[in-house]
Amino acid sequence: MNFNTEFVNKLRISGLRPTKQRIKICEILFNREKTFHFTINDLSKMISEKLNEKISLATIYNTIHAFKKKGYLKEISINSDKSYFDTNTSIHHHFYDEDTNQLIDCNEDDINEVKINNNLTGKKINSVEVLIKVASDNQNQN
Amino acid sequence: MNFNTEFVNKLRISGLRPTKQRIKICEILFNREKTFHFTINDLSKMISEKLNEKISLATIYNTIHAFKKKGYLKEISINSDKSYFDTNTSIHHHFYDEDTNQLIDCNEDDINEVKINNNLTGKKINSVEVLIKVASDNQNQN
DNA sequence: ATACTTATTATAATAATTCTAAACTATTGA
DNA sequence: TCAATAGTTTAGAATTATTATAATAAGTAT
Repeated sequence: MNFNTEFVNKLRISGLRPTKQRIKICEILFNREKTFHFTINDLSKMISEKLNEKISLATIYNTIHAFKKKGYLKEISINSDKSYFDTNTSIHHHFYDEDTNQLIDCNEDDINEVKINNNLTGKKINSVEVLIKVASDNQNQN
Repeated sequence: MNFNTEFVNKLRISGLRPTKQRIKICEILFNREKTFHFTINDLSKMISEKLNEKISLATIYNTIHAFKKKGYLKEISINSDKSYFDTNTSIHHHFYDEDTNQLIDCNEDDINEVKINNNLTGKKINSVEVLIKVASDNQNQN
């Protein structure tokens, strides 16, 4: 069986040409059970480890941004040194482990519903993100 | 009346030497009624506009980080291209206007209380931040 | 004042990201 | 099928935000 067909079709449907590079990146990102959180650097490393061919950094950036634009990825704002991306594009929130720099999905029962009263005239809400920063419970308070 | 005395004392109490540069930055940041949201670049521009003397970028970064460490500023995570700082260090949340790149404080009645059920063993919650991204209500969707 | 410690500065270094322009590849339609 | 075209990839340069360095300057305690 050929996994690629699925991604080829999805890419084509989205108006993105199914190139070798995009298909490879799809396989890495979307052939998995669980949500995947990654930085461009993470992804870049995985590509060079798992693939024989290389994909240039510029292409990785282009592809990730194209996927984000099409709604297949969400970008998560953490401390402003890096961008994190999330294959789970549904509305959900995150824990961020400051010790390990890892993002963890927040389940529905981890947080109550966040309701916003939008008073800003002429503005609509595009997203609501909750970020819960956690760290080890030891007393090493910096 | 000499505004400086106040900041000189506060700096000294915090274990920070009250230097000319730090006092100037205090005046810009804390001599105001309302919360102030800014980037390093914003602040840097304000300094060169309002002051005769210049303060080097490195000093601005050092000072802002020192103030943050002492709890006089909060850092806010937006899209990862820039760091935003906030003179309001209480627990509160933000609207971010994607048209103007401006942060707006969320009042208590704009949002319900966010309650977290922390299941992560050995981890304690350091912060909970809600960021509500808004944009103009026109149909210019990108 | 003197010695000591800490801060400031210009500059270089780093890191993430975007830009550029040439080479390449998928698609279209004759 | 094959050339024309439109979209992609690529290496490398450029940009931007931020941090590091190491010399100079300025507070502070004695």
